[in-house]
Amino acid sequence: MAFQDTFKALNDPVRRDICTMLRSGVLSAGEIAASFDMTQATVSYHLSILKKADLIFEKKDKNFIYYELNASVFQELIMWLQQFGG
Amino acid sequence: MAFQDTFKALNDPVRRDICTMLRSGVLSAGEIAASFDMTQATVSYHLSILKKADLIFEKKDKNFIYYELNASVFQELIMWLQQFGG
DNA sequence: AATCTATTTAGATAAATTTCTAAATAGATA
DNA sequence: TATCTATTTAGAAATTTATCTAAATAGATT
Repeated sequence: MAFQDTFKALNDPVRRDICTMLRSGVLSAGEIAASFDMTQATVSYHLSILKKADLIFEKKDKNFIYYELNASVFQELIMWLQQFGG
Repeated sequence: MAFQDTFKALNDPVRRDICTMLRSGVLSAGEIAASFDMTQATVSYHLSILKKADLIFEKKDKNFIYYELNASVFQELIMWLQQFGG
């Protein structure tokens, strides 16, 4: 696995906050965007970075897009980090 | 703990490679720089980012500066990530 | 004291990132 | 089919980052 995208994705407080929000369950793009003081377009950009890193994935339903955490990629990252502090 | 500096530090392949090198033990700035195809000044810049993130620390001896991994900060990062994939 | 060695700091530049506004897409509903 | 709703995409501007060259620092050696 290549971690370039993973670290890039987590290297932003907005994107880490999005991950924190998604711990409690699935949310739509609009619900996520409502939590931030920035445009929906900007939040959409952040979601695309997280998605590209495989840290989240989407499910479409009606004309909503729901986002969900991808725990296994966090798990892979944790395993990689364990070589330094495990 | 604030992870802004931590993720920033790990969001670069050169800095991740430096961490990998340091797994095997302490190395001087010059020894680290010799492994990369860039100037010593640039490697020094990368070391400063890792140091600011507390991922490495330095020990001076004669006119050498030796760098060492700080395992406990990697450990804190791992613990933080476990909320998403643990 | 003068010089050598190891390393960092300063200043500049090119590239990448974050954010905005405006426009596009696409499915749902009237 | 026309329009409404949810979301993304495009293009532009401001900021941050990675890199270089040149200069500075500071301890060691002659």
